[in-house]
Amino acid sequence: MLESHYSDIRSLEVFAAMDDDQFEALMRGSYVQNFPPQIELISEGEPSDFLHIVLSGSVDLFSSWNGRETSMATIHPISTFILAATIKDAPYLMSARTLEKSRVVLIPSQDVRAIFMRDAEFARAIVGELAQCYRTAIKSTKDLRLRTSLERLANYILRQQKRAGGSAKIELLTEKRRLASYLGMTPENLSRAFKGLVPYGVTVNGNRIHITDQEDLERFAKPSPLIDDYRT
Amino acid sequence: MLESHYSDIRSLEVFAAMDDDQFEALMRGSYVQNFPPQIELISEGEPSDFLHIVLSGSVDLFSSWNGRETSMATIHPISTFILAATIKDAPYLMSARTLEKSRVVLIPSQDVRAIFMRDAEFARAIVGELAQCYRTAIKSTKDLRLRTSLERLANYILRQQKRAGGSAKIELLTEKRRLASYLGMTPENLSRAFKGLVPYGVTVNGNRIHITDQEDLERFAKPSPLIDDYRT
DNA sequence: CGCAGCCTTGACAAATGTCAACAAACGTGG
DNA sequence: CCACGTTTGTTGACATTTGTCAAGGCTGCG
Repeated sequence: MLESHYSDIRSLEVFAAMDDDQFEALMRGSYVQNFPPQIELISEGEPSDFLHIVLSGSVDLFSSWNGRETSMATIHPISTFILAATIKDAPYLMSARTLEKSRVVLIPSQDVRAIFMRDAEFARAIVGELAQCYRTAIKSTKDLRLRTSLERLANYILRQQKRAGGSAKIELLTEKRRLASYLGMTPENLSRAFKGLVPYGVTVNGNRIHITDQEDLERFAKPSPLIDDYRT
Repeated sequence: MLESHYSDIRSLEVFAAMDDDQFEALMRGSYVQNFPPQIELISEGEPSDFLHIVLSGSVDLFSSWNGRETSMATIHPISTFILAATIKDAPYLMSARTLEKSRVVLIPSQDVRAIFMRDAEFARAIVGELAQCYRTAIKSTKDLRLRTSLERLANYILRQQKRAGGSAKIELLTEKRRLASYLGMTPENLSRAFKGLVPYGVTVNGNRIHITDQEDLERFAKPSPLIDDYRT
């Protein structure tokens, strides 16, 4: 692959501390590809042949069962996904598809596992990454189990606001139908949920959200660091 | 702590490959305690001072928010819990309480982190453990998002049956109210769900479950290795 | 025995999903 | 740039699922 991406990838936490030679070896065996939107990169159940890294664009992780489908997460640059499957040499538990035109690095899982066995710093970095993934998954489970869809939406809005710098006006960067799926509801239900938040100081116009009463919204949403914080 | 537990703990995947000296050091700094039932061992939000290992009995991991509470998992001997928090030196995301009289090892998190930094084999073993935890969490999320409570119960029964060796008659080893919480529903709803499974070949009496029509139940439950398998 | 806790049941309410219709936004080809 | 068709979002009516409340039965234990 092209040298030009090296530094971007290298600066990822997972690769930052590892040995130079090992990193070079990983990169030499990898591919970079450009994908148009809506391309299914991997399908759940398949063997995990490659560790993926999104360089640009974005990728949706989703799962299906019995004709139903749900969006599990959205991956933004620059980060890896399906690390756990790669390490365990186990089948993917989620499918992935590009949401927009995206540039993706594919590193053969075999290589990752080989270097994982050789390079202790890499192994330690992977621990950090997996622990983070695990904790994120637990938070997401708590969100689902402990909150109604209206509460999930309210907290989602607060999280996005925080991400965007705290302004009272924010933009939805995702399609509403996908947001609905991510929040575990139907598009129709999401439409009504937005209306249901009006009494708590939220108005929506297209993908522009206006928080007219921050305190009211927070009083209703009751955000918790143990569910909503990206860090911790 | 007493030598007698060493071998049990040592045989855990996380500790199996690590250096003898390191293992000794870990054990020297640790405590073993007996707890009566219903004791809260840790509370979510607290700093993670100890890595815990259940030697006997069982422990419930649960979470609360806004007056609601949900059971997230049950830990059986012999296994660790809250490893991710220990490694990240981050607050617990879940609380834990004994379900019965239980014997628990407490290893100071500092020690675990120190040895994690020193012993590469330990670090690699932790990767395996965390990847497993992560994948289990993903499966649980899929179960919640993609299935109705009736479907979750049906698949739970099939999983328990498999665990118990495949017999058509199995025992519920947990209180129904806790099972309900684990499955993400109310006790009342669980009662009705059991009745709702009668047409699919399941009858319940107390904590004895009888699968009268295996095929019918499986046709309804549609178990999937990507959600229901313990391994993979 | 009598209390306490769990489980069950029924009646009802709230949350969420489904279906159908329509409006709005978007993209494509002329 | 417009016309067209496709997709997405919204809305209403309704069905299903799930939760809530209250009552009563069952069980285990002092």
